[in-house]
Amino acid sequence: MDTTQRTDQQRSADRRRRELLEAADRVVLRDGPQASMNAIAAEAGITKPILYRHFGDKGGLYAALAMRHTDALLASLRAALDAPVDRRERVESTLDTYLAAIEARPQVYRFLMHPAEGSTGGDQGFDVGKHSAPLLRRMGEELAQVIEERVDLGPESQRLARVWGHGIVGMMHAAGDWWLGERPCSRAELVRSLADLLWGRLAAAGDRVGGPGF
Amino acid sequence: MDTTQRTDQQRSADRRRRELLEAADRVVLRDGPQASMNAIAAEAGITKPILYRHFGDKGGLYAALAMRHTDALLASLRAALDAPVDRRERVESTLDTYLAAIEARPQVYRFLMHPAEGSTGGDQGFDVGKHSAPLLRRMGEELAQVIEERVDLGPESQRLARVWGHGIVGMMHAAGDWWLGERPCSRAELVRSLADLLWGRLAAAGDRVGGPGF
DNA sequence: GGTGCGATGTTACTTGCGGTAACACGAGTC
DNA sequence: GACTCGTGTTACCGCAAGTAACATCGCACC
Repeated sequence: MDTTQRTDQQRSADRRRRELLEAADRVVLRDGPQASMNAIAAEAGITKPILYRHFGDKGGLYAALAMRHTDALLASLRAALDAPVDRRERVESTLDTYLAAIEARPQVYRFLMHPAEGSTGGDQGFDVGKHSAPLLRRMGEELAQVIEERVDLGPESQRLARVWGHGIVGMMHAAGDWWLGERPCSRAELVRSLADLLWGRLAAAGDRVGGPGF
Repeated sequence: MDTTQRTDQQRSADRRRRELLEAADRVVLRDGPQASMNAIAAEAGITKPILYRHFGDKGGLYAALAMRHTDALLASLRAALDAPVDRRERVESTLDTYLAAIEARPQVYRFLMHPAEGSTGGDQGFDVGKHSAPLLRRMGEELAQVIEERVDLGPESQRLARVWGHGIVGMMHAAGDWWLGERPCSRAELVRSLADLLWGRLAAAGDRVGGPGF
């Protein structure tokens, strides 16, 4: 029948696509975000045009690849955010989940943060703003939603939740990136310090004696 | 004399370098971070090899370019951080300074955040971690220093200050990036919301009634 | 005053990557 | 057996980074 044919084909195409993505994954894991299409094709045992038929262009492949990892990471984060414990503990466990992930697979992490920068032509549209990685945006939105659902923030609740969602994600990201590069302390210490920051310890701390001006 | 000769030459070279950087600046402002070396050379009225003699490679040029803007922005931020007002106001004014800067020159901002990603060969060292823009790192360190100087954080003061420096900068950056893309509210509202977050309002807020689980 | 020399500039090239056109083959269909 | 469609290939284009080799001007030095 026509329908069964088509489903068979689709299934086959999907399987192929998954295989290609896994090959691409291996290459990106090895070569970093600058893995070339040639290298990926070679790893998959085929040649470039097939990749282009499946994913359109490099951006498409990278987007598909990023989606997989982003989904996986977001699922872990959602689990941490849904744990039935108090807020502080939930925040700490979410931070820790994220940091553990980037610690375990730094190459993947780097790829997710700098997806498709280089290459020729392409985005002459110059999308100012929203230049940051899709992962950050998605995490920000996700967190915003959780905050808005769970925390009572009064009339401006929606705006506050979104600002905070993106802000907290950015804090986590930047601190994590810095920490991954310098390793100045243990993961647990980092988590506690960030949670302390979110818990207002900056506002609560006193001025240093002999500080300039006040 | 030998010395005066050399200084003359150096001066001339420095002037030339500055001219080249200004040309590069114009092109980057027009074409975004993907400005080609050819385009920059053309804008400066010369040809590629001269650029390479002055800056080594594309990364060198971009680094020099980024340094100028980074220095300028950091100077503004330092001024805001040094204002003789109370802490909350200082935090808000620093946030506002940063956001005003990225709002005024989004292309420059984008360039600073995504400096030299693409291109061929190069960093096979795969510097995991420290992949983020130098601007973010410098701002983080700067803020860390200010915090450590001014705020009394007890025994772990140094570590806390650095974590917070990078974390706050990341929060500012991510929120700013998102805000620049979506413009969901005024700058002043964003500033207030972020300051509220830093002032512990997340910890202080109550649970939403009927929330899932608790 | 010719002469070497270093800075400044050019043209023309190589290499490597993203992306595509054109061709080749194998399996099902009428 | 011809047709077509999915899958694959080779060979190419365009373009950008980076470089080699050559041209020119100013200028100290003998």
